[in-house]
Amino acid sequence: MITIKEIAKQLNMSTTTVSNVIHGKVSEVSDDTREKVEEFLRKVDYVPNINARNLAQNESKIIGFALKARADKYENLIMDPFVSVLIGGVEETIRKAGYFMMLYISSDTAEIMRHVSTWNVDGLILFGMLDDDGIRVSEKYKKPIVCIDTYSLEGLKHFTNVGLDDEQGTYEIVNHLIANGHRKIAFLSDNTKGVDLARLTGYKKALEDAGIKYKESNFLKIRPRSDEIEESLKEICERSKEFTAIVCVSDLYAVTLMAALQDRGISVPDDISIVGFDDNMLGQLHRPALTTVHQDVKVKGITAADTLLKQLKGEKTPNQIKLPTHLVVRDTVKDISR
Amino acid sequence: MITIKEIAKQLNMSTTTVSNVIHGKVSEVSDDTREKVEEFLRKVDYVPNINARNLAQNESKIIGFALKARADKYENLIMDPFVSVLIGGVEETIRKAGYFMMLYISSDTAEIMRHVSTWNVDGLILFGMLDDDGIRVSEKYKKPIVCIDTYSLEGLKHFTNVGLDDEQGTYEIVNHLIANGHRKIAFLSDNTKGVDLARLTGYKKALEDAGIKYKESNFLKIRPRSDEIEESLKEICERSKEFTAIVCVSDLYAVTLMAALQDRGISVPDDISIVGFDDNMLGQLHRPALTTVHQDVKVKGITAADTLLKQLKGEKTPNQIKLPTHLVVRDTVKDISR
DNA sequence: TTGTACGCGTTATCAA
DNA sequence: TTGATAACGCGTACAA
Repeated sequence: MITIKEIAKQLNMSTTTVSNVIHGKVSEVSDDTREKVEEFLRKVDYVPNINARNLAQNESKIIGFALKARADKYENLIMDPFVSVLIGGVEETIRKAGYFMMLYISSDTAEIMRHVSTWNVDGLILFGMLDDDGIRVSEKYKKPIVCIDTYSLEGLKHFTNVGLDDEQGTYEIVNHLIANGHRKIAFLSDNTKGVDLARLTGYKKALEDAGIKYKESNFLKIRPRSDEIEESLKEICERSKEFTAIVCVSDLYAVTLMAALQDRGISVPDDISIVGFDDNMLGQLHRPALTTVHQDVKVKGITAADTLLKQLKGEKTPNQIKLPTHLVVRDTVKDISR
Repeated sequence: MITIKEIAKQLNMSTTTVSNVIHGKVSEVSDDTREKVEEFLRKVDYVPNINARNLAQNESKIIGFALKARADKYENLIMDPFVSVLIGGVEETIRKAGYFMMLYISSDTAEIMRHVSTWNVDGLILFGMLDDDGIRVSEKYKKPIVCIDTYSLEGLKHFTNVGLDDEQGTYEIVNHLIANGHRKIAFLSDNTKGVDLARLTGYKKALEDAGIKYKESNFLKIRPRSDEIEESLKEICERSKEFTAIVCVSDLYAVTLMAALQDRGISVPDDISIVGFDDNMLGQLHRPALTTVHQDVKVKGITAADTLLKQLKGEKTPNQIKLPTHLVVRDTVKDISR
């Protein structure tokens, strides 16, 4: 692991000169010495010591990516293709910009904050934060923050959010169900906060606009903990005959539910129609293929990282970015209008 | 961002004393001053500057996790639940041990090496390296390395490998097919190196032990690039009538293939039996549920990280760890023996 | 028990 | 065009 100092010594010049060549400050150096240094550098393949560089410049070239997992959903989080695609998009963008990604998964906001300030990462991408979590982090941590899928009006004063028009997404797909003659439509989710709330709101709005009354009993709550999910699915399947269609808050749940239904001899879409949200491989590979709301998760990751990089360069960015969704009609909705 | 120097100044003592308290070197400090410092530390919640610490100690507390993706499989890699579960296992273990994970995905070994030596990470976990890739990295990089799923006898002199008894896995599942009366059994994969080769070998061995001759034409090659996969699947589906069963090298391919078959009116398992390898959510959620070889990917990640951590502590570890597999019989194999 | 002073590898300032 | 030298924040050997 050769250092600048050592190179300077062997070449009989000062560290300044070597450093200047390394950083392409050509104007400061004569062609002659420049070539000499460059040749030497190639020979020994010098790698800068990032710690020293960061210490001197008071920056880290690290972007932190913290995923907060609800304790009861950790397993689900990490298995969901959504997450890996998101990581992929973020990582690729960060890497190509010459930054590095430090990944951190935790269900404890305090732990995430400690991690972040230990490494003084240059910027932060947050996923899975609920409302004020993001604010708490941003109050403590004074550098750029981009959140993904966080719903918080108050938060937008503190950080940029990259999200989706979730409400519009479910609004459209519920309208699609209604257009196919459905009126007894349930909504399945494991909570009613953040993204899930927005999707629920879109669902309610579509019902309302069609003159269908929303009842509490339309909400099917699934419990994701691995020791509860079977029981939970059983209850939901038993109640499925109350409805002609179920809107699932994610493709993961939609496919999970379809498997459970099929195991009980309930056929999709003949006995009941199912739709999801995300359009990931789970729904694409399922047969019948899942009718769902498409979102481009990779683009979401790229957008979040890009936005952060812009902020690091001092560019101004909007504090709210909503990516579009669109309906993908496949085979899990039956037309019962005639 | 308060520094030790500043704290010392405000407390009217030396940086050494403050530093000693921080590091719990109690014997060096009087109870009195210790308490004074500790109280002050809590008040200002001091966070050490990692760059300075690393520079001084020549360590980083970072463990690098580099995933190498074949250029034509990048998309597949990042979508495969296998990868996210692996990341989850590694991350959790690293975090709980007080280390940090720097994640790096690339299809270029040279780029990975540059990354690794720039950050002088304390240890390295490598996934997706083919044979001598790992050796090349280890020659350059003198700290502990743990590879995941790398097949290389030569490599084991240089690093620890955490893998699977892949050969045994396919051996068992092919025997299961044979026991169910199958003799015309194809093997589907996109390459014949590393893990895929081992699984292919187990498949061949099972055929051989049953007195079935292996022919080149039994190998179904799938091309994973998104612009080729459809064409590729079409060819495979057309050839499917030559066989009564297809052994897929992964659950991902098994489920992909089943969707393609079903789209062409070919029914699993009635017209053809399909088995996979991995036992991930894709196969579990599919109906009919996939008969496959189980491996515990999270444990794989945990084991890899644990092994590396042990090496960092100077403990001796075996240079080859093979995790067990077992057969999971579900619904995609038809008994045609009678 | 406490403090001084130096080294870690780099960048940046300023003088030669 | 080049070279000393300080500074970044921390850890530590050694002196007081």
